Amino acid sequence: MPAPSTDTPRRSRRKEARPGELLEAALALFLENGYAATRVEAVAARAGVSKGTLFLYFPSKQELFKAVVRHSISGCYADWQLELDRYQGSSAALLARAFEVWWQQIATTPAGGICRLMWAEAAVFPELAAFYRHEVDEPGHAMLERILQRGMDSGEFRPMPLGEALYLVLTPMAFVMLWQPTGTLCLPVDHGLTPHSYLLSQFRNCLRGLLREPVDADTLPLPQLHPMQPQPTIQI
Amino acid sequence: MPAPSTDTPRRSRRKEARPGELLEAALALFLENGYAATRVEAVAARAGVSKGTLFLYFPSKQELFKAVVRHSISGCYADWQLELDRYQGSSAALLARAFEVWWQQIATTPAGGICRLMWAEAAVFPELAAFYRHEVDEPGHAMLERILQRGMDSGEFRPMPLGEALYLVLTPMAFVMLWQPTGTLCLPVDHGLTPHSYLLSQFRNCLRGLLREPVDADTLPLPQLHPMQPQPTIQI
DNA sequence: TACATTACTGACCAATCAGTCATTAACAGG
DNA sequence: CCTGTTAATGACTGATTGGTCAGTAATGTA
Repeated sequence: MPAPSTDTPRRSRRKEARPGELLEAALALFLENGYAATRVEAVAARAGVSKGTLFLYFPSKQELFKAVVRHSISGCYADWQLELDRYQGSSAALLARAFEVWWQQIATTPAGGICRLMWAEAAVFPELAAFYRHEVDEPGHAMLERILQRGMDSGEFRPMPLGEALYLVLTPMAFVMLWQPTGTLCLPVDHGLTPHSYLLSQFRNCLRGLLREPVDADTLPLPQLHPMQPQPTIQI
Repeated sequence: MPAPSTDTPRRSRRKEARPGELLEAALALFLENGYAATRVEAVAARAGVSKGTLFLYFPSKQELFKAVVRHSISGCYADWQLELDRYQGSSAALLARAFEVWWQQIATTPAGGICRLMWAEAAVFPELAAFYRHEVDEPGHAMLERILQRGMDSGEFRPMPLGEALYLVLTPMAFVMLWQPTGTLCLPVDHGLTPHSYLLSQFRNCLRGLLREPVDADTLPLPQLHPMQPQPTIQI
């Protein structure tokens, strides 16, 4: 008894669409399960193709992972840089704006998940870690340093080593991104802290360290952190 | 041709010594390679026994891992708590002392490595992550909170939500411990920062956020961070 | 409709590795 | 020296999974 042939064909040829669909599926599964625990067959299944097809488009699981990283971070920085260059307000407000953009573009999107993933897998893929550092970390750091330098040049920020200032603002960012995944490992909920309240408190304290003149709390510029979109949580 | 029998016997029976030796070997290999990449056979070999012997003492690889975590963190907190209770100086100085002890007892020892490992593997072992949180994080946080409460009660620190203050000091600690493993992922050397200079700068900024009265930089108490002992680095 | 092209499939292969167990030998007690 | 107990061994198993490839069917062209 042959299957009805008037149905949708069980096999379709869509060469152009496959890579994107595979990348999307891989991103979702890597974020859910981590790299090692994600089976290429599951990625293929989620993209609606067979395992063989996946290896038609990506030569290995590692290359698939690298492609996912490239795909999900490309073109994040261009607009940001533009906005930074033409900003007119104070450096403190600009820094607040940087937090906002980072929050919206990175921390609450799959890009943030990639960040976490990289951290966990960096030990196993030193080559990929180097790629990531070059492609993501370095441009990001450079952008923050320009903001900090701008503030020091104008006298709004106190003079201090640039690296020191950079890590003053970088530390809470990294902490939040690393915290989100495991949910409860390092920032237990019972302290009443949320990513929002945590970040705002840390940002206030950053500014206290950066500003030359002490300012009372009410007049500090604070980033507007929109509520996060629901993120896939890790479930094994 | 039988082997010379007057040599050291190729097999020895040392029931008492085995578990400790296996745990030590496992700790070293887990820190070097991570959990997934460490083969139980390698652990056994490093401890000088066969794989079968390992499973004689630990029922599974997971249980071995859990035993390693238990083994390397037990009894770290007792002395610390005692010293905290009888401390006479200012709360700022006590906090500096806490940083010192943490640096010496955790950050620069295998216990710090366990911390990193937990972070990376937490997603894969939610049950173990909960155990770790209960056994390590919670007592540690409680201790820091007592210091912070002491400072607020005496009026030395400004009043603020305890959780907020806690994470002010916790954030750089977590950052440093997570940074050490991969070496270059998140704190590139070319900024001229070392774990020392980073921690000192962060600690200064913490105090700026905590202290009620502004103090000039020279009179701030700072932790004495002894140079790290060389640590096994991750090499895959 | 016949044929050529090629995207796609899934059974198969080979390597890895946690965990087992029948066998071996170290040691103690008589 | 003999013998029973049991710590220790390592060859073996079974399950998993990244990667392959000979074959299949969808599509375009004449």
